[in-house]
Amino acid sequence: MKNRLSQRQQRILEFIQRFMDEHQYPPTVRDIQNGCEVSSTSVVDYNLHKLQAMGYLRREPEVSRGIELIGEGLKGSKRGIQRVPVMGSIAAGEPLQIPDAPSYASESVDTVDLPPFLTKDRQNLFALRVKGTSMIDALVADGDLVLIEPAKHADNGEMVAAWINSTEETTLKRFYIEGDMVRLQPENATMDPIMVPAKDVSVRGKVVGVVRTM
Amino acid sequence: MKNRLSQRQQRILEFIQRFMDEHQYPPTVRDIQNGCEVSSTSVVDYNLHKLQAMGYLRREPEVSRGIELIGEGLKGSKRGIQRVPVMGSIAAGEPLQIPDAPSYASESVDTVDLPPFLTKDRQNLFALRVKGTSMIDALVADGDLVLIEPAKHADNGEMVAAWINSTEETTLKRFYIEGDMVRLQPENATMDPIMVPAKDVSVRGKVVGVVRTM
DNA sequence: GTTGACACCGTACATATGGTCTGATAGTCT
DNA sequence: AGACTATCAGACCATATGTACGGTGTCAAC
Repeated sequence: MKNRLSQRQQRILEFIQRFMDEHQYPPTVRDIQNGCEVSSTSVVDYNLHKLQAMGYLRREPEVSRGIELIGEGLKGSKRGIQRVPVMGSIAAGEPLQIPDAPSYASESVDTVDLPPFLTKDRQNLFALRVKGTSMIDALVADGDLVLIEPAKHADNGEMVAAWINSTEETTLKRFYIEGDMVRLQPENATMDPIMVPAKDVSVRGKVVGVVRTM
Repeated sequence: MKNRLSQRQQRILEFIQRFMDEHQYPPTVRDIQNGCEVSSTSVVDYNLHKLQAMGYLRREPEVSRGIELIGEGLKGSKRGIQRVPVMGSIAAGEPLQIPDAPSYASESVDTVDLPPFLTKDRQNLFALRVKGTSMIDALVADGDLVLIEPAKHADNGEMVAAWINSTEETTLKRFYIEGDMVRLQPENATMDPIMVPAKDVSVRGKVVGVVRTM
């Protein structure tokens, strides 16, 4: 099988991508025919088969507009977006619920859509809005959105969202085990670390990304 | 007009969203009919008209699968993603090309997909990978991705990507006009500001977002 | 030259699919 | 009950759309 795209195939592929960005459904064979100045639907069909064989797209037979871009063909298209819930604010003293199932069909929760380069296949991610400046030296500002991967345990030095029993709050700190105590280290020169018994603190998740808008 | 969704309408809407996440094309009237256990296509059509009137979706008449989710109906679906090119690195001395038209159909350029809460309708955005620590005190770290909105001018204190003629490089700094000189202020205590004649510096764009992955 | 692969063209056809018409059902208000 | 409205059911039609089939021109191999 040839591996190179002919000029026409290239053009068809780009047209499909463009079309799907404009509308939100794929083009028909005839849409492609017009859009790419092809004289016949059969030519489109012919090339679509080629593209399918080369793994650029998938077609559902007998289904109108049954074109799905996959693999390379998906480059230039919008895919892999993951929706994560914004579970509230952190370091603001509010109790924090961790989602088990993605049950945010309930419209009550805010969500953000994140591209794959941020989520990297990680599952069950959630996000928190940072309140306060406790992590300012770790380059996390007030108002930033931190992306968190749920985790029960953390290694020393990792930035975690941790639940503290005694104060009943969740905070964003660096995590260090010291004997049977845990040191939660803010990254702010003006703040002191918090020392708590290991059994009174539970790690909720690790920070895997930061997003700031201005 | 009623504002509440009937149970059936709710179900249809959710079905469309689910369907579009699984495939990447919208369902037909008959798909919906089966998927929602409706006995007739006319009922689906009827409710789709309702949903359209209520602003949950848009339909292209006579077009198979011509359903586009909009507004509220788009909640729970994955839309509004904008693709921006990563134009290289900044503060690394490389010359930097600013894209005019979105001509990144050429596969050569890296791109990232960004959700609307980051792009906020701004057009022609591009992104740069930060090299170096010159903006560390502004909470921008080495390796961060900065989102930039093209601009010719900037106000004092804004964080900009600026082209400096004499050294032929683009850097990320805070921008201050001082007489007919421009001060490009790094946000790093160990670095000194750069003073350049106003005519030798041109603003390329303003920083509107920062993204970091770990 | 003949063959055959390849890309293309034009057309015809079956069916997938959106839209509409007529009537039925159930609830609501007077 | 009677009038009215919202919703649903089933049938039907027109067209939108995927796909098959026969044919053309080109180019390299034999």
